Amino acid sequence: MAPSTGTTGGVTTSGGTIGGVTIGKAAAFAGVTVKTVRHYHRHGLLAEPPRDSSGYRRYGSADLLRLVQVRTLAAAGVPLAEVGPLLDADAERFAAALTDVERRLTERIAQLVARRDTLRQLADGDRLLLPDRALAILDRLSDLGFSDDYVAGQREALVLAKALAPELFDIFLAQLEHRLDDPEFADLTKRGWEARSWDPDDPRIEELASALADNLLAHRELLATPTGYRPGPDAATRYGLINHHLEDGESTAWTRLNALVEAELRAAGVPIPHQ
Amino acid sequence: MAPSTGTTGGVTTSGGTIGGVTIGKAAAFAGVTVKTVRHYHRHGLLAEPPRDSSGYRRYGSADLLRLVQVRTLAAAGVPLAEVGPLLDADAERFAAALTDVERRLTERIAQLVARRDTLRQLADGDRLLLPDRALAILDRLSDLGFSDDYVAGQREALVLAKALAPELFDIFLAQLEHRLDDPEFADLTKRGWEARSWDPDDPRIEELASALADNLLAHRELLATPTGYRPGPDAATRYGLINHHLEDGESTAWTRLNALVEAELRAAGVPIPHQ
DNA sequence: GGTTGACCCCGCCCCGAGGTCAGGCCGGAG
DNA sequence: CTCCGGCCTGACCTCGGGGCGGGGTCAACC
Repeated sequence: MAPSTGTTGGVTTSGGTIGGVTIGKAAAFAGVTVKTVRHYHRHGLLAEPPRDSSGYRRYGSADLLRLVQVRTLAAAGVPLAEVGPLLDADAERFAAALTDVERRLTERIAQLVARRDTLRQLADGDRLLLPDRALAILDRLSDLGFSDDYVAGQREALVLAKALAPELFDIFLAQLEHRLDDPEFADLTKRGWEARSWDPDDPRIEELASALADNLLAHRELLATPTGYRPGPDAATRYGLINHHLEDGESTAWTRLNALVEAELRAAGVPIPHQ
Repeated sequence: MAPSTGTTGGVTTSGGTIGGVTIGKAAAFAGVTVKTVRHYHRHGLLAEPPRDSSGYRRYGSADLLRLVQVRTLAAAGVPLAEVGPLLDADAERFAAALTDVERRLTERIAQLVARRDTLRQLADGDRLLLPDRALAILDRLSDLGFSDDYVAGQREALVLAKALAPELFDIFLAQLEHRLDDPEFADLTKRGWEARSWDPDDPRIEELASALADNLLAHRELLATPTGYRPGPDAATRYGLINHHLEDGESTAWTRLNALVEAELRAAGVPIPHQ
């Protein structure tokens, strides 16, 4: 540094007169906070400027220029880790890196838009958790006189089913839709739900189980899994979780009823996994 | 818990037989990682399920249901801190909160799109740092035979000017555009740039400074600040940073030339801030 | 010559939504 | 017996800074 300078100030020299602005002004000029400037220093994006006799940083025009460049790239969404190399690179790599950043940004935007669309569907109620078709079934259950408790339970079971066996979910819905067209099925199911409060040894349970199994078997085609369906290794676990949902020790009679129906179906050759 | 259950499994009971799936399966069913499930536990979004004799968590259907619900909301971009209250709230607050989340998401998307647009303009060169109009001026400088060094320096000065005095930037550009129409100005400026390598005491410097000042004063209307312009408190500092950029001890002759021109303009009544 | 308020120094901890690492226990298979 | 994979916990890392606290400095005002 030539000793003859130092009278003009405003540049990066650290001559006798102070020279340069403090961090606060530099930050204000660049439109960032003081913290941010120090952050850039720590991460090597900005060289540490000279200090004055009090230890204050003094920024010259070259420092400010660099700060403005860093801020501009950062504001454009370039990760800080890439800003340094980018500014030091030649025009070619600069352009290539920018294209890359832009691509990632586009991906992120698409992701957020997808999120928002998802979210929008959720605006009134369970639309996110269940598709319209399932919601229609739940409405139909209410119309058919099923209790709110039962409908709530079915709602939960459907959510679980959708999550645990999405590939079978549509078939599952189709089964439900057809069953509900049968008044006898609806009737038996209602009695089954009432059975929750029965004594576990109530003889009506076996009777009801038989009637339910017979009804189910009468439309045996609905019980078939699609040809070519290859159950995964966890099929039994999944089935157990879905089908025995709500058996949480709430009613032994209900558990027993389920077990009896399962046994009868199994005896008739319906492939129900043992969990 | 009634002792008679325990054979069905798949539910949240912690009876003698195991009951429930391990965290790995639960996570896989819900489509998240094991870490994520534990994360949810730590933040109270998910109650800790019972543990088996080895201390492993055992998830029942109710736990899975909750996990699926949490995951669904989280995937929709709901902050985790809001997921818990949301799932426990009634339908009305649920809907209101969702609308809010969606609004924030929309804001964020708009912000990112703006970023991307900014970024795109930057694709070839300095488009981000300088507007087209400024770039045209720089191109014109090259065409007029200014050296690459000079153009690069002017580019930096323009970036600084845009950042430090955006409200005057357009006027600054207009000045430059007009000055460049004057061949004498271009010529004098080129000589000024060459003066960097002169001896600081070279008598030609004073001569050149006078010629430059005369040329500038000949179009004095270009030197005026717009009526009503109220310089901020840092005006002098800003001016110093911009105008003395590149004086970094690089050339005393250049510094002296600048100082002389400034002095002559000031003597002629042009309001140049003392920095 | 105090005192006040603004500014600067540094360093530590905090956010969100988990990821990664390290060290160790548990269960089943070879 | 050892190996592998899954599970446990806790601690530290990410990214771009924000907030806070203790202490030094500067300029102005009383």
